[in-house]
Amino acid sequence: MKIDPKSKADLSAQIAKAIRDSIISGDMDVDERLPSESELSEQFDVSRPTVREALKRLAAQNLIRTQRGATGGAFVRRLSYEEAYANHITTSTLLLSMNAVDFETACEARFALERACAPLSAQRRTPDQLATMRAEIHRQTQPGLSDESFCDSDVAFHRALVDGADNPVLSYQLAGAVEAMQPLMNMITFTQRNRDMIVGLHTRIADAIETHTAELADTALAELTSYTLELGQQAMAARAAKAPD
Amino acid sequence: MKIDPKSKADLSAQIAKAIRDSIISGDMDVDERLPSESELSEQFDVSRPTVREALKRLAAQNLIRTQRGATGGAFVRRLSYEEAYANHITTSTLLLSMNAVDFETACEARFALERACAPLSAQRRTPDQLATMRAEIHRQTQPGLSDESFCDSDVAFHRALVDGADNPVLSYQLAGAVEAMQPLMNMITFTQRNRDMIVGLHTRIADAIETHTAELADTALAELTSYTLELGQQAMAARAAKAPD
DNA sequence: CAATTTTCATTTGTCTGACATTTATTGTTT
DNA sequence: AAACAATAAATGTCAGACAAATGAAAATTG
Repeated sequence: MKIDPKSKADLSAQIAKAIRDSIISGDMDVDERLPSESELSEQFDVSRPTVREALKRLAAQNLIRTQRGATGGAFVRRLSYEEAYANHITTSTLLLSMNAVDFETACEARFALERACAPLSAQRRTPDQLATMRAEIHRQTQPGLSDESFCDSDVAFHRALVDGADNPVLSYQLAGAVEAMQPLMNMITFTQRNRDMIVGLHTRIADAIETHTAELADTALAELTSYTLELGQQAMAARAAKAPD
Repeated sequence: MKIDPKSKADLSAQIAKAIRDSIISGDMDVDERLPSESELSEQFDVSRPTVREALKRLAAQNLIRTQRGATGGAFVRRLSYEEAYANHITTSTLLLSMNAVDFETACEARFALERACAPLSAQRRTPDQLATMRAEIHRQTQPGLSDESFCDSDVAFHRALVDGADNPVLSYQLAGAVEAMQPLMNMITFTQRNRDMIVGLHTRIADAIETHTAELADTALAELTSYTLELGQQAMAARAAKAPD
């Protein structure tokens, strides 16, 4: 592990990269202990604060954890599914908002991916997941439900659908598309008629998932896609009319 | 922006969280300048090294960039698609390898998602993307190609397919599944017969994409799914026989 | 001898203060 | 007016210190 003195990057960034590479390459095993901060500062020939900055960078990426005390130190961390999942959603959301992805694009991606899950979900869904879907549908019919809560419930419904596929890789990738769309969905105002329509489609999806008929789920999802797209375009149009740039 | 003195977490972690929240919430705009390190250390009532550790955490997450000099400082950074994309792949790969996702699960997810893209790609692919697919197919027929290069080309082919859908959100989410599978694919030894079979299926996919016939692309992808699964299971079996645990 | 307590060494967490480096601005000189 | 030099502000780096946590070894005690 050596660093390039010619590089103009920060020392802490270079050191972080060197250590990161040796973790990612599999050179270091999970729970293996890194040299202590003092040892690292000797090895890289920098001061301890610089080493610490490098380690904090790695900690921010969940690549290491640190522990105080005699047998403490920095340890290679097993990347937990839950953390990666949460991070993925944050990043996806940021990416959508900062780069101004339009509603159509996000919506299209979301439903395309969900339709990929539906057949698997129809095969494998547990009674539990089905019950969750039913419960969320019921929640969506509650009078006086705010638009935001309606959206929350919508996401919960679709997450149950996706999780029904019983494939963590799918759930992970889908989460980025489904959850990241929530801010965009929140710009829609749902009338009672809109909600009835959506609840109807959700019910058809749940029915199809219950009876293991992938085709019905797919057609209902297709209809939901175009309906959501429609609602989104209306919302965008209303927004544009109100605040023209 | 205040921090909780009761929390037992590191100060730098708390401070990073506080700043991160105000960036993610949209409280701060892109390219807006954060207070200087000295100002932050006063605001949070900690020392400058502690503030710096917090800032390095944020820098590691690509949330800020720093600039030296008189008008320098830390600025909120626009999360670039390319960076997020690269990070997403790294994380997905790590997640797969560290959490030992089995070949079947990863493979199923990958092809389910690709099949979701195929109809869109059949509609929208550019001549360029089609040419890329053809070129990669040609590369896959080259004699003497290493297994690793074959896998590389395979990924490039499928990336072109996915990009053909012309939906960055899809491309982003797909990348996590397609590229992260490469280490698993690399464990397969491809015989000439295997390669012929795969090239044949790739050709059928490219033909379908060229003639805008989504159905044919779907059936070819379905066949490729089961064939890949088969190859994977063989490879895993061979591996298990050689090095029994 | 066994169990408990104390001491101790190690390691991360934090602070203070300093100097180096970069860079836009301001002032000076030609 | 243009070129150059001084200045100030900000990040980058360093050195050294102390605090706090923590496991292990040593000492004490029943």
